[in-house]
Amino acid sequence: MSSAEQKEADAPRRGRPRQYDPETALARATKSFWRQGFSGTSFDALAASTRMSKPSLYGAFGDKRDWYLAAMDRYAERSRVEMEAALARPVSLAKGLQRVYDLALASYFSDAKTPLGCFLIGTAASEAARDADVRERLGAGLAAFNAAFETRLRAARDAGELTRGADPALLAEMASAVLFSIALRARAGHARASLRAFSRKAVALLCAS
Amino acid sequence: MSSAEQKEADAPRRGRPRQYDPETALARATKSFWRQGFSGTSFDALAASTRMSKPSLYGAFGDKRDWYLAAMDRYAERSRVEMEAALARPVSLAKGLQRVYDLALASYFSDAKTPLGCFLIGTAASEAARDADVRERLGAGLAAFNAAFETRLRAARDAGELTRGADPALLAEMASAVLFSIALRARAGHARASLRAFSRKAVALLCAS
DNA sequence: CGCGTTTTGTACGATATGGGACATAAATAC
DNA sequence: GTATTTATGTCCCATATCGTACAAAACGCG
Repeated sequence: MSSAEQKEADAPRRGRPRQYDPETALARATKSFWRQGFSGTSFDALAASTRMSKPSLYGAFGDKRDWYLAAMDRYAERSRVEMEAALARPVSLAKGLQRVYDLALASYFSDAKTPLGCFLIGTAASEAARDADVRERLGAGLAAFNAAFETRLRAARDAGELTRGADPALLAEMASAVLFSIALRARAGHARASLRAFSRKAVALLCAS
Repeated sequence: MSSAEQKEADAPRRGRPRQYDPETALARATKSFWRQGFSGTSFDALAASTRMSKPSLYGAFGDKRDWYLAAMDRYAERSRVEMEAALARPVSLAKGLQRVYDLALASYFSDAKTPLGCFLIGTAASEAARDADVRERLGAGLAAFNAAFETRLRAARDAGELTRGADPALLAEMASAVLFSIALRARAGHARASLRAFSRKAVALLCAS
């Protein structure tokens, strides 16, 4: 590995050092987009939430759309990693699925004021129709969630956790559908307790195959 | 019924007659919102798509938000009616469910340019977080879809189309989840054929109980 | 036909928005 | 120290956006 590959180590760059941390700035921007959507979040609002000036915003990730795409990438990647960790064996299939749904619920209801649901589903869907890049990222994100389910379900079938005739691809799509439904209904104002109850019954149904 | 209750009959009102038809105007406005979302649709764009002047827009349904809420109501009501008709007996449960999903797919891919998915899921979700009226309407709309499924599933169990131990409430939530997943993934760019294939396998799974 | 009533078209105004120009500040390289 | 490089803060602009004021137009009524 060449010394140029050091990532986190602050290779002391020339010029005035930046006063913001890109990661926390992106996290704050994500929260703004999450609450108000892409079109509903002004560039000034972004500057306020990140506590950065507009020129700094441009220097960091680019214009408003660039920030949004970066927020999508960050959210999708973190969610995927979190999902795979929750599903990882030797935890049983049922327990793993329930952990995914519980983590999702914790995230969807993490805002004190209003349930926000899933960032991708709640905010990217409306932009997807007119922005091909958003559409691609949204499609890829949903597909990644599904792939995580399918990988685990395939392993479950091979390990005998499911019957030999179970269809991992179909079950994965059903598990994804349950996740998407919970994400959507959370943002639509449905009670957390009823969503949690649904997830429990759905897990039982999925694992009965 | 008093003579004041005549609805469609054009009781010749005083003053200059309006040049637009509220129903078609609302349909056109819905299409604009569907493509670009609420925040992404300007009031001028609404005037262009409806071919009405802004003062006429205000006179018809009110401001932009009022138009959007009216569009939501119209869409939810029409969808609910369409769903119930598709599920109505004596058509079998499996056939009824498949009809619902096929009608949904036809609607979601009705736009020539880009797949738009479900109007409620695709556009209302992003506004739901900051607008309580939108959130309530979205939640009620999703619940109405679920209720249509549940009513039919309950009848199916009582008629012996499902096993005696089947749980209509859970199956309805699963059927809803499948619908929502298709709506979302259509807008996310997933291929219509794969969504259709998913719906077929999901129907078989749901009816196997 | 005038009269009130309602709709329509044009034009306008206050504000918000996305984006950038510019000079200044803070670091490194020489 | 001086030059160079990079980030910051303030100010500004062109445009878009929402909403409205106003007068002209098109109808029923007496």
